[in-house]
Amino acid sequence: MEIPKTYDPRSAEERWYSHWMTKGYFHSEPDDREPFTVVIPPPNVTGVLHMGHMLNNTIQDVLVRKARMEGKNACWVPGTDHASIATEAKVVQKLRQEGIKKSDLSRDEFLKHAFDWKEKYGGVILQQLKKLGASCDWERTAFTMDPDYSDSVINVFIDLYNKGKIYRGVRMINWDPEARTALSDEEVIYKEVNSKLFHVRYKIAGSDDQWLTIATTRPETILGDSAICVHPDDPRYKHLHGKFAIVPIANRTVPIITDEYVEMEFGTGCLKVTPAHDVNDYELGKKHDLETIDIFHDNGIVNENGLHYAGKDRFDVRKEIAKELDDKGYLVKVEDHINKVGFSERTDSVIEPRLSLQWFVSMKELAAPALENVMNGNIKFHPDKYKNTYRHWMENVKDWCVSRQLWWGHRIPAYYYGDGEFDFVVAKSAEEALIAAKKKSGNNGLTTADLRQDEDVFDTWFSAWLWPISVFKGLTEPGNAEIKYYYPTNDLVTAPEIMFFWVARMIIAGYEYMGELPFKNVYYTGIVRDKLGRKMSKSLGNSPDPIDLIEKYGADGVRMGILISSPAGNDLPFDSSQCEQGRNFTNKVWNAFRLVTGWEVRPIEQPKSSQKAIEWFEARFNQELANINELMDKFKISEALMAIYKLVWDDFCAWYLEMIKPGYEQPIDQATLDQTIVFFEQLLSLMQPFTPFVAEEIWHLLRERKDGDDIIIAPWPKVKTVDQAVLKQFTVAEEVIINIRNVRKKNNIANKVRIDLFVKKNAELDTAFDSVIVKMGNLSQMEYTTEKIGNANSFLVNSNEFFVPFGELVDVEAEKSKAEEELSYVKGFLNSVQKKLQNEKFVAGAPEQVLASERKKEADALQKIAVLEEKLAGLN
RNA sequence: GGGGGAUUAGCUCAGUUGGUUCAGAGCGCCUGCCUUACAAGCAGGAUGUCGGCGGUUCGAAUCCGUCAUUCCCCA
Repeated sequence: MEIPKTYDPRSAEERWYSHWMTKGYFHSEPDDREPFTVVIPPPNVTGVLHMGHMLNNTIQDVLVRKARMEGKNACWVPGTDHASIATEAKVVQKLRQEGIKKSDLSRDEFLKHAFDWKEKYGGVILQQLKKLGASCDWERTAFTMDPDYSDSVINVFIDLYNKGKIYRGVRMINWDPEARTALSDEEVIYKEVNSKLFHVRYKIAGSDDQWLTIATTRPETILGDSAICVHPDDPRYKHLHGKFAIVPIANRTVPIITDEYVEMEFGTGCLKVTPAHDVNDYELGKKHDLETIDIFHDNGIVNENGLHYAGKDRFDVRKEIAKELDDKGYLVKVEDHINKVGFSERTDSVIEPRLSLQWFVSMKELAAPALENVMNGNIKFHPDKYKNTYRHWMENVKDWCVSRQLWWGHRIPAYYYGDGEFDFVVAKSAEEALIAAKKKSGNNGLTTADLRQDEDVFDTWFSAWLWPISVFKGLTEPGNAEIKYYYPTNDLVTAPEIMFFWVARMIIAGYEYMGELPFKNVYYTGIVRDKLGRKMSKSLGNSPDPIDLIEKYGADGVRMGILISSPAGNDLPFDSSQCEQGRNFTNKVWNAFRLVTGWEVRPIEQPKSSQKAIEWFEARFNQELANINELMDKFKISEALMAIYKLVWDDFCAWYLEMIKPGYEQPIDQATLDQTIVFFEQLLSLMQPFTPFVAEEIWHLLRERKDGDDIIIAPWPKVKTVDQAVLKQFTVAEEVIINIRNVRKKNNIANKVRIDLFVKKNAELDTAFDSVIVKMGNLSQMEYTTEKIGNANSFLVNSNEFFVPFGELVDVEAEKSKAEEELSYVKGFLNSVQKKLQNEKFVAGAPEQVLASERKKEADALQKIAVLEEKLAGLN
């Protein structure tokens, strides 16, 4: 049977994924094994796979697959998030294309469209994850709007309300005038934009011609001014303290107040205060008890407070009012100015700070255990530098505005029965609400028809924060077998961008509702960037389609490509050449398999060199295995992968297989082949979490397997004692072999030409690997001598001289300069060592161990110098 | 404006508690090879003021200060 020269991932990937599914390897049920639980960061239900998901989910899959091999009961729960704003925006857009306006639909009609959309496009992303090889327990696929999940969300809100953690309040919020919804701070993107700074003068009340000049980027908000503020220490304005100014156009008289908040250097040092339309002004307004004048409707159109501008758009008004100010002599000057403006993450329209009645969760107390348990290490962050960022945020945590003016999501279970500020109740259903409302109002005549449920839904994160609990029904069926078994989960893999949106809040919910941490480790991935360092995004169009990449390089290749250079928390500058490297690796392994499987076994004696090779690889494998385990424990996943890559490619393929490889058309002995296959299997085991498909494929081709003998559930190798002596011996042999290759190269001696090697032993030299040297160097003989060999290329390993005689072709000058170069290096080295040893302070201060090592270095160097000098003398 | 990182080879990154001439890996690059597993390969090779300056120390990529550059978060 002819085995193809290159590995073809396609058929193997489909075949093995469906095999794993059929066997139920991904499915988990509680049993007596140790659980290993990971919950997926649920992607948006209508999303498609992008490179960020690839990175994130590959890492999770590696962790889960390794845990499975370690004999743990691995459970990776997949699912999707309803993503209220993003999904609603998509549905609105789609309806608009069909000529349907959201405002023409009832809530129920709109939700029907939304669910249709979800049915059609929802879960595409989960199908794509299967192509990547994600070993999720698909039977557990969850959705944040599943009936049971929704119950948890509503229950939690009611519970928090009953605990007094929920309040309804007027707050300055980020208003998206296009989507007509409040946004959380995190949904606002600040961008630098070129704008104008308008200098406008206000007349001092009671004066004839006394003015003060303010600078503003938003002259239209003049109509909402309720004060002028200056710095109390600003000498320019001391005479105005306690006076009043007249707002241009509006002709209102407002106080001139002082506050240290004002930056004297900025603009004119005079600040107009518009509490209704600026966060900082709002704070000032509260502090100084100022009037709040709202001049906008919720869509950004000026309202009746805007006098003759009522009914006009905010940006038009800005231009028109600037003109009116100018015409009336109020506009002093206009400067170009760069300032930061908030934009809506979803609609990209300019955010309008706005006072609005919203629902809030009071966070301070809830956050306390979440802060403590990260800082004390109960929950570990990888890399742990994120603890600082986390602490800073949690110590200054702000109350959480959880209401959104949308329909797609969990509707807020608040019912109003009157027009008063507190004429509402919070309840699970209209029926329960009615009972509560009767009680609260004292009006027993109320009927359900008198109740109006709040129109708003919850912030998406108000459901996502329950994810690790609610996927196991921990809130609706408290104490059930699954939540007891799987919670707390083990590792969470996510992006640092959502540390506050999500991670922090899951931790809060964990302590509040389970009394325990939701996960033990948080691994923060970096941001996937393109070659130019730009974040990969759909809008930039710089993100490759992951599915195309998988088609091109194979899932294993892509998995490797994405992991090979992505240390935790560092950005991943992605380049498809990395996938090429991954694909090349799978092909390398494939060819190693081709080699091993092509040998014919005969009852021949095992060569000494093969014996030594096996001894060495055994030691080498275990040495690296210990290293890999350590790296994995520290979540240094890309380093672990690199170690495996080198172990397979360099140690196994380039060294081991070459050492045991029989000559052309020569047979191999049984013992060597058997051991080689065992080594191969162990390597495949290490590869399995990273490149599961090629590992499974070769696993089954290497030998006949019984049903169920699959590498996905094979045990992770155990570390055995490492024979350090063998490793040390091999290092010497390796150096000799590399030197021989150099001699061949310099003299153009073909590899197939056999050569002689003479060794003059000047120092300790282990001969254990001589048979390997003979084989790898393709030597006709290796002979020990006490004499120098003339007319030969020579090199030095640990002060021992090696000679490769080769006719008359030896370049004496080259040999000389090589020896001189080496001599001068060793002398320099000796010098530095002796300088240290002569330094009394060093001898007094350095620990004994360091001293001993310095003395040994000195002795070695002295011996080497003697050999080199003798050699040079011989050449002259 | 406030807070937190980062700066080591052309690129992406390692570098434990200061101690081998310690400056490393992968990729890329250069040279030579289609050597019967693999050219998606083999063999060999080069590359650095460890961002600058100052300090502590017998000794600093590592500790301290400062400046510069840069990224992130918050306002």
